Amino acid sequence: MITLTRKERDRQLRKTDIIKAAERIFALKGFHAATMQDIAKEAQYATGTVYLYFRDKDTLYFSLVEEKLQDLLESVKIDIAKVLDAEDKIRICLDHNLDFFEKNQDFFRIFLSERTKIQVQKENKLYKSSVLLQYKEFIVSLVKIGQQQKIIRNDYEAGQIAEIFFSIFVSMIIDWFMKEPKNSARLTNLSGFILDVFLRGVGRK
Amino acid sequence: MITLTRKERDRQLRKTDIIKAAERIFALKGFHAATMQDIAKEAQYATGTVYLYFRDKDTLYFSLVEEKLQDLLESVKIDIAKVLDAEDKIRICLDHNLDFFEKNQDFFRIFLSERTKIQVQKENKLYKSSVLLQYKEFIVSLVKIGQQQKIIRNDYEAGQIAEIFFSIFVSMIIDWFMKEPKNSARLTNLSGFILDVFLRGVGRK
DNA sequence: TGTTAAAATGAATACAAATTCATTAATTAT
DNA sequence: ATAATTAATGAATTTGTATTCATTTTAACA
Repeated sequence: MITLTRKERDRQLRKTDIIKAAERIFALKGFHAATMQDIAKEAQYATGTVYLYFRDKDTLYFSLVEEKLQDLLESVKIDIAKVLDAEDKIRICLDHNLDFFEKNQDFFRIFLSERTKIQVQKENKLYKSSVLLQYKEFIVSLVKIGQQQKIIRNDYEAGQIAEIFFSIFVSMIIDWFMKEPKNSARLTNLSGFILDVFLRGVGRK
Repeated sequence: MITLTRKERDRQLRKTDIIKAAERIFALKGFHAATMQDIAKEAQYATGTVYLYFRDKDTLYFSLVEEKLQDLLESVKIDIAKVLDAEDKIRICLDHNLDFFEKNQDFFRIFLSERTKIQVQKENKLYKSSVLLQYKEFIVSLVKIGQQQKIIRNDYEAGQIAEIFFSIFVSMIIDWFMKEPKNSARLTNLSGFILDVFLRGVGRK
C-alpha cells in the first residue's frame, strides 16, 4: 500500500503546482480573463493535463481559495490559543494576517474579489466558500472575547464590529499595495496603527 | 433646430432606459455572466438595438458607473458646501451616501466590484474610472478639513484615514444588505454609529 | 397618402476559450 | 526487457456570447 500513498502524495504535489500557477494568473488577469491555457503554460503542463487534476475552471479556482484561506485560518487559530488577553489575541490575529498577505500578494487580490461573493452558482451546483464564512465567524468570536474582557464596547453587535475590524485592515492592505515603491516598509508595521484606530478611533481627543 | 434637440433628448431617454436595465442585470449576474441579450430583453429592446446606443459592452458598463457616481458626487458636494463645521460635513456626506445606496442597491453591488479595480484594460484602450478617483479624492479633502478643524488626528495620513472612513461605511452597508428581512430599518439610521466608531473607535473607554 | 429617412430587429457571423479525447510518452510490474 | 498500466499531450470539438448587418418597421415630411 506504500505505492498508493506515494502516488497520492505525487498527485497532491502536482495539484499544488497547478494551484500556485493559477494563483499568479488569476491575480494578474482576474478570473474571467485568465484562461486554462495560461494556467497550464505557467504550470508547465499541457492544457489537458490541468483537467486531470481539476474537474473544471471553477473547481480549480475554489480549491485555490479554500486551500489558502484554510492555511491562514489554521495558523492564526493555533497562535491565538497561546495567549489569554483579548487585545493580545487581536494583535496576533492582525500580525498574522498582515504577514500572510504581504507574503501572498497574489492571493490577496483574489481574496479581495471573493470577499463580497461568498458563493457562486454554476448550473445546478452551488459552491459555497465555507472557509470564508469560517474566517468571518472566527473574527466575530475574537470580538466577543474582547467584549467579555471589557476592552470592546458591548453596546454594538459583535458581527458589526467584526465587519469593521476586517474592513479596516483590508483597506490598510489595499493602501499599502497602492504605494510605490512596493515593499518599502513591512506591512506588519501597520499593526499598531490599525489596532489603535480600531480601538480608539481617529478622533482628535 | 428644435427637431434635433428633441431627438437628442429622446436618444438620451433611451440610453437611460438601457442603463437602468443594465444596472439590474449587472447587479444580478456580475459583469461577465450578464449577456447583452439579457440586458436588451430587460430593457425591452432587441439585442442589436443596444449597440445603437452603446459601442460595446464595456462602454455600456462604464457609462453606467460613471453616470451614477457622478450624480452621487455632485449632490454630496452641493449639500456639503452649505455647512462649515467638519463634523457636519462628514455627517452629511455619510447620510447622503447611505441614503443613495439604500435607494440604489443594485448599483451598490456594481460599485463594490469597482472599488478595487479603478481601471480596466481592453485591447489598447485604457478605461479609467475617473469619477471613482474623484470620489476618493473628495473624501480625502473632507478628512483634511477635519484635520484643520482639529477634530481628526493629524499624526495619520489623510489618505489612510479616508480609506478607513470609506471602508467602515461600505462594510456597514454590506452588513445591512446581508440582514433579512431587507429594509427592516433605514440604512441612514446607522450614520451616528458609523461616525462614532470612526471618530472614537470601538474601545470600551 | 406616398416617399424618404431613421430606428429597430434578430438571425447569422465571428471569435475566444473551456473541455474532450485519440494519440504518445513515461512508469510500473512481471 | 517487455507488456501493461498510468499520465501527459495538444489539436480538434463544443460552447457561449459579443457584435454585425440585411431586412423590416416606424416616423418624418411633402
